[in-house]
Amino acid sequence: MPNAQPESLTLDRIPTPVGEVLLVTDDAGAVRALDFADYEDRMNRLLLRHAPGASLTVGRSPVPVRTAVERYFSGDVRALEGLTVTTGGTAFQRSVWKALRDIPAGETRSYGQLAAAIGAPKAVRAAGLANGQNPVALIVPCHRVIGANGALTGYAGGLERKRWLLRHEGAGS
Amino acid sequence: MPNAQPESLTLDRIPTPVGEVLLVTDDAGAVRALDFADYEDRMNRLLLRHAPGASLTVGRSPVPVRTAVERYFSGDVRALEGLTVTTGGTAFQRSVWKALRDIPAGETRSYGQLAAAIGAPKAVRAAGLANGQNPVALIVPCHRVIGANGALTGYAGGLERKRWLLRHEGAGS
DNA sequence: GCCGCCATGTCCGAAAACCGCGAGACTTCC
DNA sequence: GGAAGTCTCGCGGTTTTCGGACATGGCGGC
Repeated sequence: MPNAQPESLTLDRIPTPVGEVLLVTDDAGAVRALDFADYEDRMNRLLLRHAPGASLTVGRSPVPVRTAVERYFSGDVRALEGLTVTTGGTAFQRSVWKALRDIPAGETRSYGQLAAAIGAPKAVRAAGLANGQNPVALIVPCHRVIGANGALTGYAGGLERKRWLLRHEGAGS
Repeated sequence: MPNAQPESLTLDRIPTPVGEVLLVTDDAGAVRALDFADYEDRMNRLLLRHAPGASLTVGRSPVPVRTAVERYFSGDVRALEGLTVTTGGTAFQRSVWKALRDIPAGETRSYGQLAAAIGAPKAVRAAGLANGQNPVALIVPCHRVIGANGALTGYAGGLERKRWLLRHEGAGS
């Protein structure tokens, strides 16, 4: 795999009310990954899959990105909407993640609605799976998807955090 | 697979007595692939595997490389020895390809001897397979490997060419 | 001599398992 | 009756696993 330029990514850490957050950005200023510190292994695995051969170096994320995250936790729950994210993944996964960004803060969708939104109303379960493999938590708001009956059903960062985030955004849980 | 820098390769074509030859080089002047024009599909597949995301642009190979190939076909059968090649592949494959370059023009080895040369005397068949997956024909002289009983047994460019090349190099068939 | 068997690394296709679901049938318990 | 819980099954993309095929050659048996 002699890929000449290994592509260097920057890893930053940001304290939040729900624990430390890991933030990975590339040279173009796009977010490549975001996860909670206690799931660092998982994040590294996803990164390895989507950006093979990339090198992580600890450093400071671009200011606009950092402050957006901080503002989100300070109460400006729409602060993340303008950020650009770059992901790998299959066409299906990307369409799911794209659809996620259309869910406004404070609202939720069921997995079925999510599947319908991408034009595959029957791929409910697959949508759930893709949802769980989202490498960029928070910014791609996978936490806004819940069961058809209102149950939270699952979250890569732990259900506690999912509950906290939804409440923080003012979702009528 | 958002690998920022796609890495651009150059594809050239050179006429030879055994048909047109495709020659792929990188910006560093190293040979990345060499194959016969009628097996272009195969070459592209190998390239895709070993250099994912690389972009091929038609152009002129560096002069030293081009002339080396031309001189080889003009009779200077050792003209290719000095060229540098860059390949992907597994450790095993690379060790096989490296060993191939130690076989002088005009000589041949059996698959068993090849396997022994890389320290895996029992991996005879595996060595044969690796041999067949060599992305850089001619320069990495996979055509100099024949059956223990002298049979040519196989060549990615067709047995006819293998026979021609060995005779051209003066191997005592 | 001919036949069959085995070792060895890698790729490829097929098949199966896995799930952050959801609808519908059934049961339970007021 | 009916609300709420439980069970079963089908859905569809992705990942993992598995089994073959191969540019061979040495050995044992007949």
